[in-house]
Amino acid sequence: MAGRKRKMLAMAVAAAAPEQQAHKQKNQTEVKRKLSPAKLKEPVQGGKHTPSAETERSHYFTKTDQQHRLGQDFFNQPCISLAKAFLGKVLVRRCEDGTELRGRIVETEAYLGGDDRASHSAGGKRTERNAAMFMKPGTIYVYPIYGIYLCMNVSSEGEGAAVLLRSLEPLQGQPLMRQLRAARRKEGARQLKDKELCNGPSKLCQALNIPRCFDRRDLVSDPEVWLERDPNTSPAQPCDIVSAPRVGIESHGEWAKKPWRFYLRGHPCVSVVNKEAERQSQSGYVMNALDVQADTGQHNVKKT
DNA sequence: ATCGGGATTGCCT
DNA sequence: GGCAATCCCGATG
Repeated sequence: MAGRKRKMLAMAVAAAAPEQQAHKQKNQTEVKRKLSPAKLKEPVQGGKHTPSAETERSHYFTKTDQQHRLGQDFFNQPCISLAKAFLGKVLVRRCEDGTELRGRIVETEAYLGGDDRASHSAGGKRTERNAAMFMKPGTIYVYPIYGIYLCMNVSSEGEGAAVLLRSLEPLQGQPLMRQLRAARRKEGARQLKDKELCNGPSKLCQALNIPRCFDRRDLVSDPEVWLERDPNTSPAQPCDIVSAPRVGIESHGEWAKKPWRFYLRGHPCVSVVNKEAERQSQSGYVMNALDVQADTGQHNVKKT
C-alpha cells in the first residue's frame, strides 16, 4: 500500500478568494530564519541576506506569510459551512524565534449557539469563558478541558457559534511539534509518528504551541497565528467530506446525534473514524485523501 | 465557599 | 478497550 503519488489536482485553485491585503511588512525585515514554503530544506544561514535580496529572489524568500492568508470574508459564513470550509486549509503558528509551524486542517466540529445543547453557548449562555464565541467571526476561542488540556475553536457567523479544530496533518515544523508534544509524555516513550502529532483537539494545541492566552485573538490580523489556503491543493469536494456525530458529547441526547463533525474521508490524521457514517454517505471516493498522507507520512519519518 | 462535571489523552490490562 | 489524571469554570447555597 505504499507509494501512491500525491493525487490532488494542482490545477487552478485561484478562483473566488478575496485576498486580505497584508498588514505590516515588518515581518520581512526582521526575519531570522525563513523557510522555503514548498521544501523544507536547511534553514537559511544566519541573518546575512538583505531585505532587497528577499524581494528580488522571491523564490527563496517568499512572504507566504501574508500572501495566502485568509481574510475576514472567509470567516463570515454560517458555522456548519465554515466547519467544512476549514477542511484543507492550513493553520500557521509563528513562534517567537520565527519558526513557523504548519498543519492542514482535516477534522472539525460545528458548535452552534442557541438550541445546540452541546455547545458552551447553548441557550445563548454567555460567560467569561466562552465570550470569544460571541465575538466577530475569526476570533479564537481557547478553553481548558479536564484540567490539563486545551481546545481551540474559531468563531463563525451566528450568535455564539464556533468551530472546533480537531485534527491537523502536520506540514511543517514536525521536529518542534514532536518536541512540544513529548514534554507531556512519559520519559522514554516511543517517538510519535508524524500523523500522531496533531490528531486530536488538545494534541494540536500542544503541537502548535497554542496557549490559553490566545483566547479572543483574531485569526485575521494576529501576527503569531493565522489561517491560509494551500495553493497546491484544490478545495475539498463534498464527496471527500464525511459528516458524523460529534464526539465526547453523548450526554446531550438529541443534539449529540447531529452530524456536525466533518473530516476528510480516509485521511490518516483523523482522530476518530466513524465507519457507520462513512457507509451512510457514500463510498468509492476513498482513495483521494488517503494518498496525501501516505505521502507526507513517509516523507517525514526521515528526520530533517 | 463548595461542588460536580467536562468538546481528552495516554498508559495499562 | 478501560480508566485515571487533573483543575478550571460555572452553578448553587
